[in-house]
Amino acid sequence: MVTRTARTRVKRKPLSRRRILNAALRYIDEHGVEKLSMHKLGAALDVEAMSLYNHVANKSDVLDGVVGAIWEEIETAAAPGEDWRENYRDFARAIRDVLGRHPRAVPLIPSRPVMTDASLRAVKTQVTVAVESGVDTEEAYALLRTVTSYALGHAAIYTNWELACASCAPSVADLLHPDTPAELAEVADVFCGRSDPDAEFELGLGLMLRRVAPFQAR
Amino acid sequence: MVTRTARTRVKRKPLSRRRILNAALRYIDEHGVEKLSMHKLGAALDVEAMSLYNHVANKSDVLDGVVGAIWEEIETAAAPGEDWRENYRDFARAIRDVLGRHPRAVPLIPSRPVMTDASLRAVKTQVTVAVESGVDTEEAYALLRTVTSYALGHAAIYTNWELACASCAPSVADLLHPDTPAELAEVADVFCGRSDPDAEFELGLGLMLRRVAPFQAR
DNA sequence: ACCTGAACACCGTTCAAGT
DNA sequence: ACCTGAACACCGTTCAAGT
Repeated sequence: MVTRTARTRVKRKPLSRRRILNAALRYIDEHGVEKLSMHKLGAALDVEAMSLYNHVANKSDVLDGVVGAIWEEIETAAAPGEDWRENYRDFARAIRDVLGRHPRAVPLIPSRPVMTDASLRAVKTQVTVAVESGVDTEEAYALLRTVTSYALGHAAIYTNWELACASCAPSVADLLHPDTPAELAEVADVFCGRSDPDAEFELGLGLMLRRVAPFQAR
Repeated sequence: MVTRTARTRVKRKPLSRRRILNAALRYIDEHGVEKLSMHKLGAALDVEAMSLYNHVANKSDVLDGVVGAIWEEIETAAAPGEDWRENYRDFARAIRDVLGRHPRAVPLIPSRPVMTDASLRAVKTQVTVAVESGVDTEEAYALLRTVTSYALGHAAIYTNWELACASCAPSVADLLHPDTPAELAEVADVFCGRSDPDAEFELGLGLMLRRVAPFQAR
């Protein structure tokens, strides 16, 4: 046991909201949201649970902060260029990539309505370029919402499967209830077993962004 | 205080897995997933928490069961016809409608990989009709996954906003951090404030299902 | 100014005991 | 066969006390 007084300054960086949020995201990545507790988060930071309350309001605040951090990652991952359609595609890809890096944090997103500066900045950037390229403002927003929905939904479904497969299952069939009828087990196998997630994601994007002015298209 | 012995048989239906799951879904609809506890679920059924363990394995089992119940609702809401594209559309609409009826249960879906009989049957039904209409099997699956992703993502985003708006906010600005820059607050207002969710959902569907054979299309 | 011990009401879950 | 009391380890959160 090393006595702590001598090394106090070196041993432990002071707590901060940022550090807490980072630790929380890392903990969620490793163990899942449902396992996160203030006690364990404190332990991960080498601190008692109660100390956290000097830097965050409560657990809900921590969770909101984690979602905010994820949006910051998405914002930096999606650097916009000139072609607005390519931008929209990249934005969707950024969402998918970042959520793919934090699969266990995905369920957090539909559960807390956080609109942080980072997410709003990202939206603004995307829309601005589109509008400057001649797209109607309302359309630019509508299409961006549509693309975002798709990216989120895709990430939600696929990360989920991958998590499940990675964790326990040599084959998809093992994820089913044991008394699932054979012909339904087969459906499960095709539906979520063999598919190329990347190609399929691009399929949806291609379908959505094929035309410039979808509202007028028909 | 009515004495209970005399009425025991009438007063209380026996517990069952089904009854527990229904109560759980109702509780989640009213109070949100994070508020659900075995103790409170028991109380809602006029029973001690421990009694539940005679019918369900644990809390995780309850949550899985709730997701299963939601898929059953979706299955019955999506009755397929002859036109496979219209079917796909209706399937997406069914997902959106049912999730719209259970907004607080939405976060549950990306957090548990449940493939129940109901969800697999629904998939099978959809794909079968499409394949019979001449769509390639792989394409039928891929497109169904794409449409499902979109429907789920759309539901996740919009129900979330509506919940937030309904609960506290006369205007979108009240959902933001007080020190959000004005020009970002404006973005938030347009992005999630004024939009017609129904029309927009149909926009995405239209874009996705415009052609019969998207893989070959380009 | 920031961290902690003690404390509280509330969790999930088990098991032996009741009917 | 099904329900319950008592019990356990573990939650989130507060507050007064320490440095």
